[in-house]
Amino acid sequence: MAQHNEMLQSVRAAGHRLTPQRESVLAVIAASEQHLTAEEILKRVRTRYSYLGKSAVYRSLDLLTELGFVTQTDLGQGRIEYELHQHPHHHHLVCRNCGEITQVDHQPFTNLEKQLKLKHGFNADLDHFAIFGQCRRCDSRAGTRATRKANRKGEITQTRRG
Amino acid sequence: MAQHNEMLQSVRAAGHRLTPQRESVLAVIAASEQHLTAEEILKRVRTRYSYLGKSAVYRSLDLLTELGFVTQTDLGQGRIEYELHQHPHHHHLVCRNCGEITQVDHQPFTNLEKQLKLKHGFNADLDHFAIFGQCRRCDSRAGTRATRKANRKGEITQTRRG
DNA sequence: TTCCTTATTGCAACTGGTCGCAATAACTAC
DNA sequence: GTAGTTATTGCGACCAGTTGCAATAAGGAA
Repeated sequence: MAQHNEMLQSVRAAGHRLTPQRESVLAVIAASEQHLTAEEILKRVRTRYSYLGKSAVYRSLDLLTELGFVTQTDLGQGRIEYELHQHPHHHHLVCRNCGEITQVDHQPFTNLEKQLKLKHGFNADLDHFAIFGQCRRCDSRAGTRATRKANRKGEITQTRRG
Repeated sequence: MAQHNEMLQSVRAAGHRLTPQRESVLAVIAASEQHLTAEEILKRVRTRYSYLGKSAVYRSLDLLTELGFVTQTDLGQGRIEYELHQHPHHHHLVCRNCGEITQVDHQPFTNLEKQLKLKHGFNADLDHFAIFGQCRRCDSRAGTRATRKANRKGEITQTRRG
C-alpha cells in the first residue's frame, strides 16, 4: 500500500517517531472503508499488535489528524468516528429523528466559507461537518418529537484537525 | 421576571413537572448574561437550592434545551456552555491558534440552509454554531502551528436542541 | 386532605476521552 | 554496535457527562 507508506514517511518527516503503535493504528484505519470508533480501532489494533494502551490510540489518532491523514467526526452518538481523510471534503446531514445520515459534498459550503473569509478574515476549517436537523421523510410526517436521545447530542460537531 | 415565569408555565404545559430543581436551574441561567458551564450552574444553583445532584442539572438542562429555552454550545474546551436561547441566531468563530472567539450573525448561513433544504429536503438546525479555523491575526502571521490543544477538540460543535 | 400514579430525583457506577508521570524504546551520534 | 537523549508509551487517576435504579415527591382524582 504505497499511500500508506507515504504517510508513515510523513510522520517521520514531521519530526515524529515511527512506533509500531502508530503504524498499526494507521494500518487499521487505512484498511477500513468506513468510519471507525476509537474503541473499534483499539480492538482491531490489538489483533495485530498484541498490546497497546488506549491513550496511545488516542494520541496516535490526534497526531494523524494533525498531520491531515485522518478525520475525526462526532456524529452525536457520544463517541467520535475516525476515518482516512478523503478529498474532496464531504459532510454529513444527521437526522435527529430517525438517525439517518446523508453525505453531502462541499459545494453548498463554499459560499459560507468565502463570506466568513471576506467579512471576518476568518479562515474556517469547513471539512467533514455533521449538521443536525430533520430529514425530508421525518419532516413531512412531522409532529412526532425526536425520540432518539443520541440525536440530541453533539448537535453539530465537525471534524477535528490539528 | 415575566419571561422566566412564562417558561416555567411552558414546562408544565408540555406535560412536565415543575420541580424546584428545574426552576432553580432555569433561574440561574436566566439571571446570567453569558455562557455558563454545567459545573458553574451546579455551583450557583446550590447557593439557592441547598442540594441537588449533578444528574438533575444535566437532565434539566436537556429538558430546557429541548423546549427551546436554552442553547448548548461546545466551544471546544472539553465542556459545554449553556445560555438562554437568544433570537436571532448567532454563531461563534473559534480560532484554533489563539482561542479567540468571534460572534457572527446568521446571515452567511442562510444560503447554506436554503441549499440543504432545496437539494436534500433537509431541515438543518443551523443555530449557535461553533466553527473552528484561524482568525485574521493568526492567519497573517501564519507558520506557527496551533498549540492550544483545546482548540483541536470538538472542532465544529454546535448547539444541541431537542 | 388523602391517596395514587408515575415523572423526577439522588446516587453510584459507568462511558469515552484526557492527563501526569515514570519506564521504555526510537532515533542520533559516535 | 553502543550509549545517550528524549519522544512516546502504559498505567492509573481523573474529567465531563450519562445511565439504571430504588426512593421521593408533583400533580391529578376522589
